[in-house]
Amino acid sequence: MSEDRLRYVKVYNFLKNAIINQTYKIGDPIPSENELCHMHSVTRPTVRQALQKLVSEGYILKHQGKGSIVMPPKTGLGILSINSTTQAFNNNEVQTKFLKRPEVQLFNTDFPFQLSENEVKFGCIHFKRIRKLHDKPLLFEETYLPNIDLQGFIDNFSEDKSLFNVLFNHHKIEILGGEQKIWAIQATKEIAEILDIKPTAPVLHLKRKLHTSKNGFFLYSFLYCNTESYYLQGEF
Amino acid sequence: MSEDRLRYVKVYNFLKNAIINQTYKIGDPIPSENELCHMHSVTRPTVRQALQKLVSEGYILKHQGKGSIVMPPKTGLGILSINSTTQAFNNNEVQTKFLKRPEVQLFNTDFPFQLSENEVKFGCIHFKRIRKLHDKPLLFEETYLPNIDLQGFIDNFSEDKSLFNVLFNHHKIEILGGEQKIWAIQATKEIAEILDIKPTAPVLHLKRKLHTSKNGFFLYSFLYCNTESYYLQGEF
DNA sequence: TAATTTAACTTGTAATTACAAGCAAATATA
DNA sequence: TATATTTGCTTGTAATTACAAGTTAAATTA
Repeated sequence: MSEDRLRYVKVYNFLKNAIINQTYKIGDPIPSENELCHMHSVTRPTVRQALQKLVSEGYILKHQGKGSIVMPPKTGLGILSINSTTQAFNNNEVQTKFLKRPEVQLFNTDFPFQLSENEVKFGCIHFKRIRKLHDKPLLFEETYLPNIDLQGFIDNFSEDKSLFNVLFNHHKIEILGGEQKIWAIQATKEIAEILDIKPTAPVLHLKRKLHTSKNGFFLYSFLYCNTESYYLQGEF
Repeated sequence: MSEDRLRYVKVYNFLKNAIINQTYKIGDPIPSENELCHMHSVTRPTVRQALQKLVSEGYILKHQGKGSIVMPPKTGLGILSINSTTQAFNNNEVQTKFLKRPEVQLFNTDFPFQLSENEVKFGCIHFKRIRKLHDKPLLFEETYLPNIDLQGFIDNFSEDKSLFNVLFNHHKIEILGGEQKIWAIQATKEIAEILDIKPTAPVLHLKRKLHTSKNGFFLYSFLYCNTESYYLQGEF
């Protein structure tokens, strides 16, 4: 990434890492703008550009006359916002298993989202995963990735890895937003079996199309969630 | 508002109004940064500050080397709209009726969101609405507005008016975001009656806390939605 | 004519300077 | 002592200048 030599990115990365590593803890003040100028040998506009990025991403909060403090990470940003489902539950006790390992195939003709010519032509990488909390099935997710420039994805992606992280680290694809349709449905026999609930039990169903930083590249996922003991939470 | 004399706010307001009034239509380019400088007799950093605010609010999109274009308004930001599974329909056919007219009362002690001292002290304006499409109940919504500085709200708000518009036009309160919890539940007897569905039918249930431009002012709503023929849609 | 180069735009980054405004603690005053 | 005031910090706004980098279209060249 050529952005590495941009000065405001350097300051931004320094602060973001310090926050993530808890060098600056939640509620702590970060160095003042002038201190940061001296630390990195840049001027205030450059420091302010870095700080502004951190504000827009929710890492810090600024107060005129006082300074800037570290903000708690937005937890629970999940299913309904733009974070991976692994982060959504914010819980190490959630286990993810493949019900169907990633496999290249064509999109179904009755795919519920409008597909581009390229998406139809190249087909998709399709897989099914189930997420369990304390060995209890919680969420069943079916994912379709258009098979465009994803060399090595199937080898890089595994049960213990976050889909979003693999896409970002290996393919430089970042999730920016998306659209979703939401239903409450009765569990079909198949879904009931997978989620270990009674058939006809209410199930939360979402069809999602996620937009990415790669032009024309979208990501589709269909979710079925047992909300008897848990609920989905999202911030927006 | 003392911000009126800030130069970047002037440029920002000029552009925002021009976009809302469709002087600059969706997809249109707005004047270049240098043109805006001359138009308002300010320098580029000032113009860029205004543009950046518009970008962060989703009004425009910038492209290095090309310029900035007007973006379609984000209907969602997580605020969900109702769509038909089978056909697209125009919102004109959706009718809203009060099941309980707005009334000042205290918050329940078991209110599912954490309330501030002021919210508990001043109580809330509470009302229940139902939305019907072709006389078929679709959505039941219970709303709680903290009764703080809302003089005249009950008189201004009626069935044919948008809650968000009344809050914005009469009280200068803008919805900025929020958080929501989502369940698929079985309809209770009461909900089934209201939505005219079988008891035990699956119902989409949301509890939402909306954040506003007014410091410390939140808006709470509980939704029950029949998703047999329709679904909720949202962008994020 | 077709491909290439150049020129003229656009936004992006960055240093410099200056003053305004919010905040808190030390200081001066009653 | 209790109340104002000052001082010195913080971030906010804004002009100025300079060059980098992406995009497009006109001009040049083969």
